[in-house]
Amino acid sequence: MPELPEVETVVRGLSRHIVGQKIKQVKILSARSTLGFTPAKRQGLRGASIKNITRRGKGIIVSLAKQPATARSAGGSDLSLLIHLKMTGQLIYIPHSRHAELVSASKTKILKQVRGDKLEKGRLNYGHPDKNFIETMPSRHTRVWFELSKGNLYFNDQRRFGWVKLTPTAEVPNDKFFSNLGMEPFDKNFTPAFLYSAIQRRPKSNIKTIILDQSLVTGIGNIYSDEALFYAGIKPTRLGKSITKADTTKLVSAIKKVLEKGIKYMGTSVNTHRTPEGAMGQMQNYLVAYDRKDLPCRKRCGSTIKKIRLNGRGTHYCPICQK
DNA sequence: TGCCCCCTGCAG
DNA sequence: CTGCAGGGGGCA
Repeated sequence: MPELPEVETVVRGLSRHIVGQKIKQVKILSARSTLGFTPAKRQGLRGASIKNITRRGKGIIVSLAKQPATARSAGGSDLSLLIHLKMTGQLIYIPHSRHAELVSASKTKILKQVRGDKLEKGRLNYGHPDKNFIETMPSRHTRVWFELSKGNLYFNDQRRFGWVKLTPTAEVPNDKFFSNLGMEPFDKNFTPAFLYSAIQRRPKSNIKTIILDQSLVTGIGNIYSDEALFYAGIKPTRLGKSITKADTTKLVSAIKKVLEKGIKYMGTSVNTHRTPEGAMGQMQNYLVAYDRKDLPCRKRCGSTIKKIRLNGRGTHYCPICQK
C-alpha cells in the first residue's frame, strides 16, 4: 500500500490510540514476517510500554520503554519495533471496548451481504463489497498479533513482503533500511536547489525513477510520483539532463502538494490501505493521473491519461499536459 | 542502474 | 489462464 501519506496516516492513528499502552504479549503467526525476535529481546518486550510512534520515509518506528522491573534486573537497552508495510501491510487496532460490537456487526453483515463462497472467516475487508466492513481479527492475513493493555494491534500483510523488526533503540540509526533513507520531503532542506543538483548527477535516468529513489528523497512511491509529475507538467520519461531549474521548482512544490493532499485524505485506498480504525482513505477520489488510464485528463485538455511501463512500474500521464 | 524476485489475490 | 499490484533487496 503505502507511500508517505498512507504511512503517515497509520502513524497518526496509532499515536492517538496506543501510545502509553503496555505490550502484554506478541504472537508471531508468520515467522517470515519478523526479524530479530530472539528469546532475549522477546523477554524485554513483555510489559514494555509504547513511548511514541514515528515515521521515517515509508518506515514506522515504535519506540518502547522497558517495564521497570525488567529494567532493574536485566539491563540492556530499550527496544524499538521497526515496521515496513511494503505493498499490502496494514496495522489495525481494535480496542477491547469495540471488539464484541465488531464481531456482532460482522455476523449481521455476513448474513446479509456476503456471498458464501467469498466469505472466509476472520478476513479483513479486502475485496469485500462494503469497503468499510471489518471482520473479526485476527484475519487470515494477520502476521503479528500484539496484545496490548486496552486492545489488540494486528499487523496484517497479504503478500508477506512487509516486516516487523525488533531492534535495540540505540541500534535504529544503524538499521540497514533506515540508514539508507534520503531527505524527508517536508524537511526545510528539500528545496529546488537540492533536487536540481541531485538530478544533475543522474543525467541518463528518467525523472520518475529519480524521484522514486528512496536514498535521495524518501516517501514517494508509484502513486504520488505520477501525481506529482502531472501537476509539475513533466513527462515521467524525461531524462535527468533535460530537467531545468524551472522544472525542478515546479516539481518540488508538486511533490509537497500531492503528499499533503494524500495525508489530508488519509491516504489512497485503491487496494488494501486502511487506517488503524479499518476505514478506507479517500485520496483515490482525487487522483489526477494514477489509476486513470483512458480517463479524461482533469485539466480538460481533451486528451485521456496514457499508461506505459517505466522500469517495470505502471506509469500514468497526460500526453498533452506533460512535456 | 535496470531486472528479477519475494508472495498472494484479483481482473480481464 | 496471464499479467499485474502503494516496495525494495540483491544481483549483474
